[in-house]
Amino acid sequence: MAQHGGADATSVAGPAAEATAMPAKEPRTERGRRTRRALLDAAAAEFGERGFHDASISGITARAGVALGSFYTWFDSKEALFRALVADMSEQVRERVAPHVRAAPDGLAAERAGLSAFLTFVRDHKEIYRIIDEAEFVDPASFRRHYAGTAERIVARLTAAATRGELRADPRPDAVEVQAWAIMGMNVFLGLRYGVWSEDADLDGVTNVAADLLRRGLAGDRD
Amino acid sequence: MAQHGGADATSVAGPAAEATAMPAKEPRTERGRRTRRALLDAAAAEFGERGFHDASISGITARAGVALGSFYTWFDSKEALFRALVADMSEQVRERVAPHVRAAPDGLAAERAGLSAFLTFVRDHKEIYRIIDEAEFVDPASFRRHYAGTAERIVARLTAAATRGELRADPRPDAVEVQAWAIMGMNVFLGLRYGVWSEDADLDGVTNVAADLLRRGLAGDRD
Amino acid sequence: MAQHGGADATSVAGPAAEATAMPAKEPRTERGRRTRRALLDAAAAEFGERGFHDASISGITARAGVALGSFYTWFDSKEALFRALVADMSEQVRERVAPHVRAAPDGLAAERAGLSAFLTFVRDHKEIYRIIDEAEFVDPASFRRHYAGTAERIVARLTAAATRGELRADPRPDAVEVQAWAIMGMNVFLGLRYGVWSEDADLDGVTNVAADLLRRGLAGDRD
Amino acid sequence: MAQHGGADATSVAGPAAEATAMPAKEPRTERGRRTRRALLDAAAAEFGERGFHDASISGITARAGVALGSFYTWFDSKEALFRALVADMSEQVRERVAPHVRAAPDGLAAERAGLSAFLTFVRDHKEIYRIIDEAEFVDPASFRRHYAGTAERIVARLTAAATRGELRADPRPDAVEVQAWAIMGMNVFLGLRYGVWSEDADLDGVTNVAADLLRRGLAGDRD
DNA sequence: AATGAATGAGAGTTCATTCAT
DNA sequence: TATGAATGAACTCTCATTCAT
Repeated sequence: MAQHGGADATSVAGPAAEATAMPAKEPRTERGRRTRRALLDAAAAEFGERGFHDASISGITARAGVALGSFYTWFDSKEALFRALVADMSEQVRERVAPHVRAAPDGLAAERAGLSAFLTFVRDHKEIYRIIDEAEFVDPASFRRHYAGTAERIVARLTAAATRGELRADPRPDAVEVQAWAIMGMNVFLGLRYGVWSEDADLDGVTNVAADLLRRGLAGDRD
Repeated sequence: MAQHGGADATSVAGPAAEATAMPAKEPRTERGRRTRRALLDAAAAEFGERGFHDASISGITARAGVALGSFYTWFDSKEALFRALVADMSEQVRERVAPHVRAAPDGLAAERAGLSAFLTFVRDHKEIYRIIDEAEFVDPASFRRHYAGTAERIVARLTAAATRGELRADPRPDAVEVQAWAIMGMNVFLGLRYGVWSEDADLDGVTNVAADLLRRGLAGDRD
Repeated sequence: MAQHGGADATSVAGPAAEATAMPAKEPRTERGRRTRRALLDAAAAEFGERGFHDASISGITARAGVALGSFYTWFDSKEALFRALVADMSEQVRERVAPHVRAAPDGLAAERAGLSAFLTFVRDHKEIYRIIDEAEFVDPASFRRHYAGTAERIVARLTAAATRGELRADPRPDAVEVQAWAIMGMNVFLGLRYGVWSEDADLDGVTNVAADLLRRGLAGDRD
Repeated sequence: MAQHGGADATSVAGPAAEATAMPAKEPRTERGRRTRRALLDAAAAEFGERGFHDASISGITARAGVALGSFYTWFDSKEALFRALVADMSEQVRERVAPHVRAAPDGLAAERAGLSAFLTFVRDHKEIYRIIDEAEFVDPASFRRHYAGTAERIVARLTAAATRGELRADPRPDAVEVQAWAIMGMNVFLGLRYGVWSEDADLDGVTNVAADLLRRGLAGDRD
């Protein structure tokens, strides 16, 4: 059953986190809402294609079809926009991956499903990968928020699965957190290599090999 | 025994790759050699502290104790310097990790030793981690060169270990490459989390948990 | 009568040529139009006094009374401004000379009037002479455009005058073009010597001697 | 007979003029002489191809095959080199043209021969044209020296020819000087148009048309 | 005489942000 | 709210010239 997906409950606050970083500038009219959204979408394209530093506000407003000055009606600065965007994309990844994880029959299957969904998502949205990862150098807090949050969810899943007896329980302190970061790193790098770099990798094959690695390691059960 | 360290033979071309990117500007006198080295060291500090875009040429020359114009005696541009630096650091990481890997008694121990050496190195040289990773956004070719090269070496090690019967041989195409990228991602993220982010993590503990994960997976041998 | 002034009809495309070189940056407000014009005028003074290379953007914006950055709101580069300026001045010369030429009773009188108007104009606007001629080294295409256009107009005049029987028709191919370039060179050098170099030359006397040369050559009709 | 070529005697002082501008730095060894000559030749090529401002000392020394620092052993500055070069080329033009002028049977033939020789020379040495003309903007004194000197020689020729009764004598003051500048301008522009711009113009045809213009004007003797 | 490194003033250009309409 | 012009600090890069060897 899928009740262990409840782990995601620990990382709610999508809008809350955003609120922390972005005090006001909430659209009050429909027109405003449209302009703000257009800027966000244009920024995703511009940042994805050119990176944060080579992207320019004027490039973003041009893509969005609004005047340069209008940008500051909706965002305080280039950094603030970036921050909002990372929160937005972080949320998107989570939303796409969560249902597959939740639907998995057990702990191992959940990690497998998570990787699979992630690889597919990355391939379809390469710019998201780029933006979130560039946050490490542009706005470390955003970067940290995203990966710490993701790790937390994995920790919750592993803990629950161990409780259910599906995984061996490693008694060492922080063992589960280490495992979570290992899994996350594995996922991210496989996403980079097979989702972003190559256009036509066999994502199922990749998922199978990785899931096998997680299940029994490199040595185990040589059958 | 440690003869499987020969795997490192797959990563030749260090200087060749550098030659491709930097055609000339070789120092012809001892004084020139010193100046060039001073700039490289100053750049490592400046890029490490401030990141590529916030770093400035004048900051680098000031640290190096040379005039602004002297920079261009040795490097064609800020990007060219960055490229040279990444090659330099990539080489440094490899050189620090390789001996530990080579000295390991078997395949699993080699990966364990690799992670351990990497974590220690990252903690002592946080700026190197930062520089190599920022290359993804500043000079993707350098970034790729570094990680593709590293993955190749892991592939060679795993293949050799499987041949020696120390690891199960996964017959699926590209299975070893997928495993290599998984291991590399795991290492990098653990380096970020426990080497860069926290000042006082128990690196041995981290290494043990990760090595265990590699050996028998999350489920295996629940004893 | 003056109907042969229609020759000037051959030199349309003034704005067209400008459009080719300057795609956008058209002012959309009155304020913009004023700023752009101020920059053009300041540039004429600065380039005229110091020459293209010794002139500086900051010198130009200072003269124009606008901020340095505003320059780039209206021009893409120093070269682009120069190009626009040459087109502007080329047009000015043409506009000052054309009416006199048009008003002349016959072909020879037209060339005489052209030279006379040109000499006067050059004396009053030495900087224009300087700017157009420096184009040979700064933006050869502009230089060519100006002199090729001027030559074309002279060709048209000579051809029309010959048709009217006022001048002998030289049957050799390209004869009229050669004559046009000869006349133009004569005019330009007399402009340099007596319009730019000396402050108080007798321009009418110069015109008379030159007109005489054109009418009957160095030898002809020794009366 | 050709005795009127003696006019050139008025403008000797080739080395004298050079001496005025360039105080010392005379080579005292054979090696020095070779180096200085190599720099002068390299400069002709570099200035001719790129123009004064885009040319660089390092480009010149590279072409000459000497070290950057050696430049200042032989020339005080970039301007000083340019000055020396213009004097050099001015002299070369004169030397190539003079014999043809001297050999001409009469005054009109002399001007014809002068133009003819000039056109041929310009076609073969486009860079010389460029360098001398750029002097107007780089070192006006050199430019003036060259053209004033050339005009003086033409004046002398015309005066002598008039004295011999080959040309009509224009009694107006400065008439001969005006004619000389007109002829010079004509020559220079025909050189630009047919010697520099077009690769394959019929130089003899051009010379014929121009000579005819000088002999009888645009109107004269319509037979 | 020659070499190659060092110097630093100075230039053009970019662009996030502000402002008047 | 939206617009487009204005601002100016900051930056990278060039290159004539000087200097130590």
